Amino acid sequence: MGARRLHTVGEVATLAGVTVRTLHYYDRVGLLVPSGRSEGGYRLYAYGDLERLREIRLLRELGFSLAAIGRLLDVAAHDKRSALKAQRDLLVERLERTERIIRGVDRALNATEEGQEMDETEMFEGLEEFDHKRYEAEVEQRWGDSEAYKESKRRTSRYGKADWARIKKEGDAVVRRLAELLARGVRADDREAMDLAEEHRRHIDRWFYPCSPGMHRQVAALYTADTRFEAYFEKHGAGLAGFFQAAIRANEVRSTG
Amino acid sequence: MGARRLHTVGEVATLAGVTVRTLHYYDRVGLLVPSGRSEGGYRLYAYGDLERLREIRLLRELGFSLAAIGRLLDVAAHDKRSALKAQRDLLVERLERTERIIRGVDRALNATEEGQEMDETEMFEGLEEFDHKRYEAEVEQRWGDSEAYKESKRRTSRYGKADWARIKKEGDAVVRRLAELLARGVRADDREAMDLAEEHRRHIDRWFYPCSPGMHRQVAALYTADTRFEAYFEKHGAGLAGFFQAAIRANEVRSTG
DNA sequence: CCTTGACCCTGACGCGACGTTAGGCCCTAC
DNA sequence: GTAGGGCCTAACGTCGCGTCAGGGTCAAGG
Repeated sequence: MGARRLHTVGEVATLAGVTVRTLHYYDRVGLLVPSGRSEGGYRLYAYGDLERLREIRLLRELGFSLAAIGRLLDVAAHDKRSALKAQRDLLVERLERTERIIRGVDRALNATEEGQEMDETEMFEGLEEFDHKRYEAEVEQRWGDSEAYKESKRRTSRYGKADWARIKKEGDAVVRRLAELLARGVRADDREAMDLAEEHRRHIDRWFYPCSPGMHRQVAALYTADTRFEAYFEKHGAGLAGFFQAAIRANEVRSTG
Repeated sequence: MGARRLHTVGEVATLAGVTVRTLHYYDRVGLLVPSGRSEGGYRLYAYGDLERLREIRLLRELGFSLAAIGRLLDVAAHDKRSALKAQRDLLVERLERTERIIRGVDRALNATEEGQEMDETEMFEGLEEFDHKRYEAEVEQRWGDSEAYKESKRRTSRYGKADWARIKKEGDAVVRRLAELLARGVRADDREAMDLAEEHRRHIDRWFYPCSPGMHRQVAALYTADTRFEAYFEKHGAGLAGFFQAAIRANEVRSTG
């Protein structure tokens, strides 16, 4: 595979319908780094790079930020097929969304026809409830592991307010104790740190979805790549996000041998 | 109409699903100026403002720039119904576009299923050919006067390369002579300037679509509001765009009495 | 072998459409 | 009358590029 010709930026740009500058930018931010360089420093794109670019453009068209796209493609890197399927699902969602908006416009047309005014709350239907941040987060979860996502939904839907408070307290406690370890200079592959990682894994496993040590690592990768989560961790101590991830990895090695 | 309650920014924001900051911004750039202010300086939005906001959000969702939206809504201000219809058309176009992309993803899925690689040129189908600038311009024309647009399409489709060269030369000559007038300090309502404007109008009328002096003014307004056209004019002389517009207006007054 | 012209490189600044403080006024409710 | 929630303007930050500026690369032709 990939035995085809390599392409220069300009060629890729015209192929994909983007500008050269865009490809430069994707390179700089690490979203699409060409798999080779010529002797003179020219970027050289292989077939796989083109595939990745197509997915990037598709997700951009759907409104995702470049950061989100990077995370999505990383998580789904091992399985092209399910990535494509997920993209298909998103496109179908957009199809339905567009249809809803059209129906809204039709209602508006009817209203003006009859000389009436539309209800103000009804006016923005279809347009209104699109919280992009929430949507990105949800998609990332689903993308990461759709089974885990569904299971999580099933369980959490049954929790009450008191449950949530308890769960949150439990989770926060782990983070706090982890911060203490970091402050004391304990290493991430120390038993204390690994124990805490294990405790966190069980926390997820118990309250949200079945979570093996391997799955735990994947989830952690997703979290620490997310700036929102990173901010949360960093507030409890500088470098805590990375420390946490390392502890989880060490715990995985320990438990799987 | 509009006898309902007036709304503050926050209310409008939650109704429409945008942030307060967005409304502030739309106000500052003149895209959506609330129709009233309270004694204390609070923005107050009436029902008509909400309608306009809905159209803005819809066109934004379709990818138009705020500048383009402003022009579109101004041009279509007199006729709500045809504006809504045009929006509907755009939404249907997007529906079709999304369907095309889905078919592309399906082809990619088939290819991976059979372990084949897709053709590189085929890979970006549906995604590729979306020149946003061209699209905006075209939509603006269509929006401004769909009859003129269709007529223009009909005629220009029959022109050959030689025709185009001649037409362009003719158009450029007018601009050049106009620049000379401006350099000589001639006023825009001077006969020389008005004659040139009239010549330009006939140029359009002959080669593109029937163009009355009133239509000519509208078109000129559209052009000079467009930064690309403005850049073109300014290259031939500072202030030429405005001078041109003024000359056209003067010519209209002269010919309609 | 040298030149020419198309293409590529790395900065660096600019811009549209907001997000995000910062500091202060308004206004309703208790 | 004061507390707190909402509003104001001003100003800087961010993302995803567009657009030069200054200079190296590369294939073709003389």
